[in-house]
Amino acid sequence: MLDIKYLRENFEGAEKALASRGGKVDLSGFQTLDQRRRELLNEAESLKAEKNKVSTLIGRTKDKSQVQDEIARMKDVSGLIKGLDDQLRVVEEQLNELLMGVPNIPHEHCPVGISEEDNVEIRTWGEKPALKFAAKAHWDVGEDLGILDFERAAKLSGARFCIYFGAGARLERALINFMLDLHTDEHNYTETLPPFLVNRVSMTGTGQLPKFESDLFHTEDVDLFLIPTAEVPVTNIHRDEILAEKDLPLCYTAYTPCFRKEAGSHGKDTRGLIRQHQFNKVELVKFVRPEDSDAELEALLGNAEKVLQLLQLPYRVIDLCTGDIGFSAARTFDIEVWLPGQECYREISSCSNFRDFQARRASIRFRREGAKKPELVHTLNGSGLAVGRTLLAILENYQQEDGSVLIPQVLQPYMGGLQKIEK
RNA sequence: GGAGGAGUGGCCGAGUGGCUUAAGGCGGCAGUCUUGAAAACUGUUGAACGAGAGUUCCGUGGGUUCAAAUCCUACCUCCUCCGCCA
Repeated sequence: MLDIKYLRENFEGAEKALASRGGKVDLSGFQTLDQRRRELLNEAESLKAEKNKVSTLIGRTKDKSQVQDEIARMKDVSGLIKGLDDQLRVVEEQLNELLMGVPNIPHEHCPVGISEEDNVEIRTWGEKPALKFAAKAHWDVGEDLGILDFERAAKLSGARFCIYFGAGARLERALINFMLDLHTDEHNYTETLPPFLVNRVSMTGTGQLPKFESDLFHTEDVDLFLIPTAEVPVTNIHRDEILAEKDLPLCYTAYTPCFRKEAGSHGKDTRGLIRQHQFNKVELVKFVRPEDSDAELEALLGNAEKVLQLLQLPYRVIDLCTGDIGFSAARTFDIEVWLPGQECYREISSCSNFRDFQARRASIRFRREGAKKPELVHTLNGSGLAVGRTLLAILENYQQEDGSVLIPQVLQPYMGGLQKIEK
């Protein structure tokens, strides 16, 4: 959510900045609603002040017959207050609805553009493997080895699911452990294991609701949602809290499965592990002081890149343009891994700075040393990494002509010493 | 699922309709005393909106009343016991 004071004072500037996202953001009505709200609030509050004053007087008067006129008058005043409060509630609801649907203002360094065509490649890392044979896509590699089974998964759950077998299942587990160990031991993140089902308030706090409900799986008899990313439960850990400055930055990592309906992506990435309704991810989440968030985003991005470097998987880093960043983000870097089977780069991590956008929705604040007033923190998160996509990148990059797949060296201890997956 | 009990400031806890502006304690902060510290004593110590006056917040939403932390009501959460269960 944007700062209502900022909107009030920089209305044109905000409109212009939001227009750089491309889509239409409708702010009309804000000024009228905001003005109306303040009028109603003023009127109601001065009546309440009078009511409190007179009521105290009535309370102090022993002989109530002396204050019958006041009691009668306060009855009317109470009625007026009730009417004003009702109107105020309606106006505030409309204003809130409007504000909850407005995306974040892009960071001033975010490249301006309207689509992914305008994203900026910042760097590439690693050598694309020089295969002396026609690279297979991971779904062929995996099915031929008997470690991935999409057909039977469809029998259980429909399209966009997968069953892992044997060394495939273990490789997924190895990757999760490897990533968690790296981020906790080397990068100083605290491991958390949060709930995979969360309530409506949590989903609203990070920005998935109210706008994107159709992307989420929802439970039928209680009002809970399956998390689409660990960002939601982990960021909400500190919802409605005031943190101490000395505790910042707070850095958490979490493994969770993620559940997405993928509505609107019919026909896209229908084969393989790229786009599943359920996938595993190790997430990185930070709560930081506002002045640190730019540097913390770079650091978080570096932590995610480290995973690919240790796995020796070639990748590039993309600076997303204003038209391509997500609803809640002010700045986003994507990491895209090279997939020889498909001869393209595919997103494997998305690292974002949300500034105070989520913190305001979720009321996550901190108090500076010696300061009286609390301030909003900045929140950041990024995948470190998407596990299924990492597994498929290994299958494609480490495939051999005979159909086997080598295990990256850093993963071998997690695979019981296994060096190669073969039939 | 059944039966009870409970939700008050950072924490504990008093408060059953009106000088409650939420007592008291703990913790935190500052000061006095001290070579320094501890102890003791004194003071101070929640959040939101508002330029300010002020208003709101005692789990949440409704309601009763001139007046609600206090009464009514629905819901949420936690605890205890029973049942079921990995």
